[in-house]
Amino acid sequence: MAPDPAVRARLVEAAYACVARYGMGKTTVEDIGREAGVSRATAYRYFPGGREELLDAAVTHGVAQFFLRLYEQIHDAPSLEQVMERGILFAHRAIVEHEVLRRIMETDPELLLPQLTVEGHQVRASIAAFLLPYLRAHGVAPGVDELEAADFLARMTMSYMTSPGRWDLDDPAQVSELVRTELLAGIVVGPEPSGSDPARP
Amino acid sequence: MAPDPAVRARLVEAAYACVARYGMGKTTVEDIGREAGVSRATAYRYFPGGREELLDAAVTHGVAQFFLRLYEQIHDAPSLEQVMERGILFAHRAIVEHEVLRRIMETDPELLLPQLTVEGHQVRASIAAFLLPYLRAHGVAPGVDELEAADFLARMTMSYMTSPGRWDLDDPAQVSELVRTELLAGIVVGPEPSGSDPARP
Amino acid sequence: MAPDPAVRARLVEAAYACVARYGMGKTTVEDIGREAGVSRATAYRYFPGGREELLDAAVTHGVAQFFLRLYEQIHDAPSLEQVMERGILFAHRAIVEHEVLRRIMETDPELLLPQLTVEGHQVRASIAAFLLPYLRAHGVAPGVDELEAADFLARMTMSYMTSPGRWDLDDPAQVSELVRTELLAGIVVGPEPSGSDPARP
Amino acid sequence: MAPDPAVRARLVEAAYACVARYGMGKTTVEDIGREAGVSRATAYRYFPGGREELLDAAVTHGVAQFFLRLYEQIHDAPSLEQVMERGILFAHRAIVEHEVLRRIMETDPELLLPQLTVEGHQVRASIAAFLLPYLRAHGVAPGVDELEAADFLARMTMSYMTSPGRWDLDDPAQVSELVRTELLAGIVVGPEPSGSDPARP
DNA sequence: CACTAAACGAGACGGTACGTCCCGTCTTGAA
DNA sequence: TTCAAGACGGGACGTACCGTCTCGTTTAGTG
Repeated sequence: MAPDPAVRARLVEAAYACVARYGMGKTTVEDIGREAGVSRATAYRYFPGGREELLDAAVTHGVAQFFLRLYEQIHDAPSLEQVMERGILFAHRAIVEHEVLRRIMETDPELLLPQLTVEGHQVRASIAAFLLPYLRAHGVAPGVDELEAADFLARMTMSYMTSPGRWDLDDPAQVSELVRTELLAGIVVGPEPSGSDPARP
Repeated sequence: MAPDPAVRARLVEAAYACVARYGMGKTTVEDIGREAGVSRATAYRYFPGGREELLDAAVTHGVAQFFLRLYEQIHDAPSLEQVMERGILFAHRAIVEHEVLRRIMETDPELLLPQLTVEGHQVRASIAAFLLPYLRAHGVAPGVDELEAADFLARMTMSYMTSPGRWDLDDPAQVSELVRTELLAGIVVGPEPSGSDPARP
Repeated sequence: MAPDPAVRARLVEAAYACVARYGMGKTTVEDIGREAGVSRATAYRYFPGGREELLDAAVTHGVAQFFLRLYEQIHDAPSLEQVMERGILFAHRAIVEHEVLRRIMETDPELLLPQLTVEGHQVRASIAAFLLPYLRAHGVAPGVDELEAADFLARMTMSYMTSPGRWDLDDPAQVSELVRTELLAGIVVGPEPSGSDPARP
Repeated sequence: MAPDPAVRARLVEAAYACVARYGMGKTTVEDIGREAGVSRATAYRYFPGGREELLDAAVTHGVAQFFLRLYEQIHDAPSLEQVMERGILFAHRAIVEHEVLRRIMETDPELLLPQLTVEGHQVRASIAAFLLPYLRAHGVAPGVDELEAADFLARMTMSYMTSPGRWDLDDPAQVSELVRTELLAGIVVGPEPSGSDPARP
């Protein structure tokens, strides 16, 4: 009868679900317990930090899920452009569709954003690190530092993800143009190196 | 005898101060009332929405103050570079120094960031609009759209404000270099004054 | 503008009306003021003792009214029996009908009764004093002290007024019998002296 | 873990004590909780009706206590006279001495009296029922109905208890005389004293 | 296969903040 | 001036959660 990891997971997901329904500020430890099919006492046994720890875990879980699925979308992309296009498309779609993120955005963006800004350093660094190999494979314009370029791309991607400006990020054609004309222009060697990757939208 | 606007202001500032001291989640309506030299009942009279309305007002007030002071710093800058340098220097200094913003950043970034991200559209638009005349006066590189350039500068500025990366934003020299090499490069006609720097992506 | 006695009266009657509507515990000084067409401040000017004084005055007023009307009913009764019959009939009817008394009885008998018990001494004494001349005119049985007899009648009348026991006090015939068989029996000389009643105060 | 009856009892007694000290209107749920060594929240858990239910319970408790002790005083009295004398003596002493009743009488007789008047029907009936066997054993005067006589005695007893008139109810001799000359006279067969009284319950 | 030790549910409890309501005082503007 | 209008401090109300705690009751693993 050791503490059951499955219970912990159920609690985190329950917290996540409750936040989706009621919003952060109105979610009760009782609610979460009920949702997880577990008594309030047990919730405190698994999360001694109480409500706060529970909610933090829920948000972290949500963000992790998001990046996991993002990774699935882009990990096998054949080119830098593909990586960025797919990534932006997915991220935008996810934010727009995913009820939970929407709910958090509406009721208390407070809790979601920090994950993307305060801890944004790490996120940005990760994105940059992920892009770097693609950037190298693609080749950068002369006089452009690869590390700086990766950092730049990460910054711009994150910026457009949360505020698209005049672009319609639901339209793959527009995303493609955004990537080529605003993000990669001036960074990579040409509109396309030449070789490889013959077919692209 | 009519509801006194000064009392309302005192309450907002008191809320602001309490958030600075105790953090958002631990600030009580009682605390705020005491700080404002006003009874709890009166706090509810001025803010029927209660705690929530009070804290919202406090954060909004704080952000407004921030932008007001930012404006004072840069409104008389003679050049685009100056505008951006002063702006970044001030913003970074403000975030680092200003106890309130720090406290909010630490305890619940949740409430501050939305103002900069969710409502970031407006903020970014404002920054871009503010920069536009300077950009026009300065002259953009051939083939560069002024509006897009302004938007780009706004995005990058906001990005560096919250995560400086490898730059030390306390050092005016580094900020100056950041502005010239990473933000304005490729946007404006010259490195500034003199000619030079004819070709850049 | 001297304090207007009419305003005081309006306030008392308003308080009385409010108690009738809302019950003692739920009547607000605001309610009373509104009912009297007077501001709450004015209510405090006329009744410095505030709510409590106001409510006391209302109850006292109500009780006074009751006795006034009771007096009207019986002051010209030709005989002792008539006095008691009319009195009991009226009192019972008043208690049953009068919405105010009912309301007080239901919601907080608390405030009405003291007037009849704690201050019951005076009330009882008054009733006894009122009955005495009739008793004398009628003539008491030998060995019966007139004062004691009046006191006894007062006690019994008050007792039956609040709890009729097996008698139906709506029925004049039953009241008449009650008076003769239970109250006057053993006190007065005969079932009725015979002669009339030439002069009585 | 189940709601503890002892806690409920403590709360009732605490309420009783507070009413004794502060008076009905000034007794706070907080006061009662403190007195009972229990939090305000728990007071509401045991008395969902809140303050009102709590105070009602206190008064009822007080009245019940009173009648319990009264019963102890008279249950083994050997004769009707004894029953009435002891009862009146005790009741009068209790009202005069017992701080709680006094306090209630002074500050808000409102709450005590109803128990004796509005619910006075039951009380009177109980007293009458209690007296009946004694009356039968003693024997009533010819032409006197036992039930009516018991009712009469109950009424008069209650009347004298709250307003003694010219009698000093602290003096056993006077009480004895009151009982014999005013209450029992005309009801029972003999003045009592001499022999007789062969069978008594 | 029973026994024991844990994890669990149920929920009582103290505490704290909430938002509401009303009291009694005081100030102010208009008749 | 005298009043209405109403802001204000104060304080109690009843409600809702929180985090802690004790209870039985399962439910496993182990001797």
